[in-house]
Amino acid sequence: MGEDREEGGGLMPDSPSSPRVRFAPSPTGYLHVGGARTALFNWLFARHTGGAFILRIEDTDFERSSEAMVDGILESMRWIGLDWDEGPFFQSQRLALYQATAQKLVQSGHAYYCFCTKEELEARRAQGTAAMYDRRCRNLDRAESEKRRLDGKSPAAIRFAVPDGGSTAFDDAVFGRVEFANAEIEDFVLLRSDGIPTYHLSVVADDIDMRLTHVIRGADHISNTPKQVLQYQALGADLPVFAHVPLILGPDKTRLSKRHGATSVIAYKDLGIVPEAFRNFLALLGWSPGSKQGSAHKDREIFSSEDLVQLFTLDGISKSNAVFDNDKLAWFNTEYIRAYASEKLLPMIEVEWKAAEFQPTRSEPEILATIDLLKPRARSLKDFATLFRAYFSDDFEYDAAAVTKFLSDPALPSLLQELAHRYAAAPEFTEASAEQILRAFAAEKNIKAGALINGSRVALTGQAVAPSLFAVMTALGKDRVIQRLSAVDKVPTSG
RNA sequence: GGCGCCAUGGUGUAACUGGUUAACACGCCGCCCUCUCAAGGCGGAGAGUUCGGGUUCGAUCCCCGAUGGCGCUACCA
Repeated sequence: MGEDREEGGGLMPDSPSSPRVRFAPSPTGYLHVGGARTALFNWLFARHTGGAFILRIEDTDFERSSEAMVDGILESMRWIGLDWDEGPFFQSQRLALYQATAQKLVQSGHAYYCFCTKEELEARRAQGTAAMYDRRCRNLDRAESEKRRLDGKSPAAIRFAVPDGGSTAFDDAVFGRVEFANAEIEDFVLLRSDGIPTYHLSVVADDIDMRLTHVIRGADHISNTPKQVLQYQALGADLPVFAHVPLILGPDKTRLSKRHGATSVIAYKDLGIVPEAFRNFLALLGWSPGSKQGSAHKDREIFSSEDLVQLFTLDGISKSNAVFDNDKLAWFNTEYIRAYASEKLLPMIEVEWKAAEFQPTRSEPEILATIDLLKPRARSLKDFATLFRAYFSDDFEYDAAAVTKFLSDPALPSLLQELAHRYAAAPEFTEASAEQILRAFAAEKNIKAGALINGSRVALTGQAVAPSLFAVMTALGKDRVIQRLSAVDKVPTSG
């Protein structure tokens, strides 16, 4: 049956027993979907358990990190609705901690100074078959080492002294017990010769300092984990629970990259994806509520943020990599757009309008009603600024293919203009009356109502695809319908 | 190459500690509806669980091996 869930709110936010997790992106690029999913899982875990979610920026690679990327990452996180309880902390401002930690390790004999230069190491690697560091500086005697360090001629890095024999293991919450022979682990660099820590040192120093209880991160870190475990042991610190999350791959099952199209979170925002759809989709990539709670959630796919928080547990995380499927994301998007109230959709649509430099000329009640009419067939928020422009202003274009398909009959324009006169003369203009007038007109002229309907649709909306014509007519309003039908002869025909 | 991890239809997942006609969703195909396109309703194709050995009365599930994929293999994170 698995372990019981904590009752929500049962723990004080910062009680000693409450979990502490973190998301630790490196600002060397935009937040990509894999990172977003890792952040999401950490956040869900924290919210589910009543723990703390900490944001830490790992910017110790000064060449590749930038402030703009930090802003982008924060923006992306806010977009998918992830808030953090502590931070953001910047590793670039915590250098003293790492240096002190490295010193501590040297003093306790778990680390040593290394005077080999990067160039020397590369040269040795190039010629030898042994890829690992040969430990030559580990064997320097203490006095010699001190002397070389103090003369300052050869800047020294600090390396971890990996134990000679035995193995290092940890119990992963997702993968179970994972074990590595120490002989396979290199004497890795903790502190670079310029005093900047490597990732291996800074994660451990920070994770201990920030009292993290769980480390939830990508499975690409499994191989790094023994290096970290060794440091915890050398430092006499308790191990956090490691939970490695399988990777997200592109459709060709290789690691997701630019080749696969959009890879940054913001790119999906720009594609007109609504954040909740994206979050829902991401949550189900590598995790599922399973059926351990009976069958209640087994066949469900749509989960609100609250649902996810309530349902999320580490044992729902799967072990195998997942392929990112744009079609499924698109489906989530349509589901969410359809389900949203138009009042909720409007601000998101306004963003699209602004980006497209489009100005609606309708009143707000009209706009809201029209959104309700259109949202069942929207695939993206973008549609409101492209396909659906004709509903919100006269600033739209006629789709050439639609014109060719439904408006190419030379008899049509004059018929539609005549129809416009009928509407103008009619005492009322409702969905029912509009339909009745059109059908009567078609019967009178002995033509198919469908021809008139399809032609009208293109004349009114510029598109071949739209909701039911008479709903469109009432949404547009009598005046606009008459005006556009009357102007049908001015619709540009292609060729 | 070495080390580690993973393996259920095209995709994401489900299948309580071995016993199911292997389920759901996306996608795909067809039909219905119909004024277009979606949606919706109905139906369908698609995996005998990568392959081969075991263990067992019985294996998607346990063990071994093979194959494939992915990850790590930096004074990047």
